[in-house]
Amino acid sequence: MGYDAFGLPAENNAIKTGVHPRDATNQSIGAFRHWFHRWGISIDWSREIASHEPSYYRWTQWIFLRMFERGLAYRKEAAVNWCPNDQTVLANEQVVDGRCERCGALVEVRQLEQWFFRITDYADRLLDDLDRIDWPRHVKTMQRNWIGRSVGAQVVFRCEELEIDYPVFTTRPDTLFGATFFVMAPEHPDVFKLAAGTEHEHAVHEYVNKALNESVEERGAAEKPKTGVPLGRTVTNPVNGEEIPMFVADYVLMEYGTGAIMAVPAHDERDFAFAQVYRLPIRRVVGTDEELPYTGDGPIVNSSPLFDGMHNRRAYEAIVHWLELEAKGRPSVNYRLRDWLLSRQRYWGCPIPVVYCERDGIVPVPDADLPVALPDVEDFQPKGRSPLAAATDWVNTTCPSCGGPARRETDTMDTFVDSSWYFLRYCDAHNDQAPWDRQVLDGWMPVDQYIGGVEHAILHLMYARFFVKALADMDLLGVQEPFEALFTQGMILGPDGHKMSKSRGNVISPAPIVDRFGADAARAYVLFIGPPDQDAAWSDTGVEGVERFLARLWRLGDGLADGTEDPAGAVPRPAEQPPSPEGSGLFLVRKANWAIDKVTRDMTGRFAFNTAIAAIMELVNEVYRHMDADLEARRFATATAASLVFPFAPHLGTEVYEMLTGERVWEQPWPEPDPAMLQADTFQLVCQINGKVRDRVDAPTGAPREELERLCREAPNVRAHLDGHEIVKIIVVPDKLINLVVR
RNA sequence: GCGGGCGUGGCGAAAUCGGUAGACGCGCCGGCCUUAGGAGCCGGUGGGCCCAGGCCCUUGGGGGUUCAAGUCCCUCCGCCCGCACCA
Repeated sequence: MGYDAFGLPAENNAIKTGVHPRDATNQSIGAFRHWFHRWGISIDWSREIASHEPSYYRWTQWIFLRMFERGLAYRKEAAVNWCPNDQTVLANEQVVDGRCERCGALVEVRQLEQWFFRITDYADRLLDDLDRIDWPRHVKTMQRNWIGRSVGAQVVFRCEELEIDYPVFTTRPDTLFGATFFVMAPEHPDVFKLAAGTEHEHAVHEYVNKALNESVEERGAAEKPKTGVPLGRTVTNPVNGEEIPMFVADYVLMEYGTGAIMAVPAHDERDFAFAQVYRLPIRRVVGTDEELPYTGDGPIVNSSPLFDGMHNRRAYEAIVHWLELEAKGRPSVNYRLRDWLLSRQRYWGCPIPVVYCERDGIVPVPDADLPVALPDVEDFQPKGRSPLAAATDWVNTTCPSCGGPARRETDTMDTFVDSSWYFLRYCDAHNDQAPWDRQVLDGWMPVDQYIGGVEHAILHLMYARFFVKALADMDLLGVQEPFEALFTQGMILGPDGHKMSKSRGNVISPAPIVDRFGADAARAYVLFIGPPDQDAAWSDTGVEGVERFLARLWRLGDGLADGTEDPAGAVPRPAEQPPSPEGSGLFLVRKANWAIDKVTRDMTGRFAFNTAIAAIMELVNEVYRHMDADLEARRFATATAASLVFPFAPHLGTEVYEMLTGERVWEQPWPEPDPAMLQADTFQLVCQINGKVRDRVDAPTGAPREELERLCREAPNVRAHLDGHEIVKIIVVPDKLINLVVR
């Protein structure tokens, strides 16, 4: 068990109530412990950890320093996402539709110096290794889209007037001859320099200022009409020497590629839209008479005698090769993924272990001085800088390098840093010499089966993969992937089918549920409600049904144990397969063995807990329907149901099992089916004519084809349907069905 | 727009490899037990015919492959999720 304890919820609560986040967090942890115990959730408490404790975040800081040493943690000024409500910067991954993932406020863009993790160095490995892990396809797809690898070429366009080269990235070098203008992002550092002294200087300033003040949401709207202004300069198209006009336009993004593009309006929808607004020339270079813009394949036209007539896919290769020879371009790969912005201007997080020295600049805190403890402050209110800045005694320190005066970093880390390595700490939770012992880690890692909500698909699950790869490169661990297999479970929704929330008033809280139905019924119901990868609405009548089932099982056990059903029941005896059951008893023993097999396969193979529980219900129902069966068979079937139900309803499973057998179910091995009891000596032969079921007859298991045919032809309803028809073909599925094809 | 997923009774769902559609549970109907039943036990329950033996229809719509399709293929419709001016 572990608690991802740092973060905004505890801090915002502190701002509202004045309770220190540490106190509120520890209280919450106490409540979690209490409820885990009441629900009977059985886990290894000896490895309990919490990310807000110095014994944990000391090692978060230690890992940060290892990243820093290798240049994987660095500081840079960049256009970053700023949440005006939470008063902190956010990672790209935490901005959803232009809004703060946490509070929903419109995110602004600010130019700030911040700490980043160089996750982009790992883009290819994060992409490629997805093929090696057993994860749901949709999660892999989401990660692939997020990384957004594009293969293309970098091509240099030169502005002769200012003698500056502008490389651009394109995925379509085959359309280079169709470039009729050139566009730069408003954030491009050269925009003002280019416009200076031209007639457009004023307009460019106005346009750029307006663009920079737009929110992320406004700027990103896909259906927004294209806008831009000319820069009054030209660049030379390297493939044909043409001078094409330069523009600044907000549909070009500074963060992707080089912040400048070659525009090919005939073969790109965005460039086409822009060219229409500004009446710019549109020149087809691919295809024959398809409507423009045309983004498909076809022969190259209007380009150069070297390439005209060539299929554009081949021309792509040829043109890139030509660019390389001429030193005007080269193959290039671009990613949508950005570096992970990890600093936050908030209090309740892991302090970043560096100091700023006037003489030595950024100086890491030595390992021996870790942890850099989070100091207490009075005021948690965010003011655009970390509340830690107010702790002047803590901020002012000495430089570990020169001993001179220095200031501590006051930003804290994104909580996703804390959670990117907790599974490693579980392996060696109390190690106070190192984050973990490599030998111990090698024994446990990787995680065989990870379970979580799909909301982590690109946040936690990408960050944790990055951490493991970076740590593997430092030889600190021996695996490339943290989570071998992933299962994304659904959510229990409120009774109205909506996500539980206080504002909707549809929250089902655990206390009254456990009081009313018991922890066992509540747990078993949550698993019985449907497939675990699906969301499901809570229903009181549903849980009553499961409660009824558990009570039925309990009464069976009780009756057999107290002597009302079984006079010898007062003496518990181990659950054993009865040696030679007959009649109803044989039926029950077979049913019990069937249930063992079914439950085992459903649970382990595919997490189908709903059908596993249904199988135990069937077994219990059959015992009730066969009270005439001999006692041994009923005892065995009931004890088997108790041990199978134990993972879902541990308290009741334990009790029923112990009443009958005198043994503790968790000390017994998981039951195994007797293979001889998994198959009956007869089966119901399904008799089809032309694929329609016409009759069912009992047939001996393993009977030869000829005998099944005979039995089928003799079945009364089959005979009726065969009358006057000729059998042209007979399909036999052994021990299952027979299909007579007739004319 | 691109990518992924889903669509089965009144409801939650099952059908695991192309082989009996609707297991199990909820709800509903009936019976037993009971002073009583909001307890328990037993039975019924997709729709429509019916000579009571059966027959026809049915897995979002349409088409196809096959002896056989909820399952495979094509197509259309609807819903959900992710990404989205990424050059």
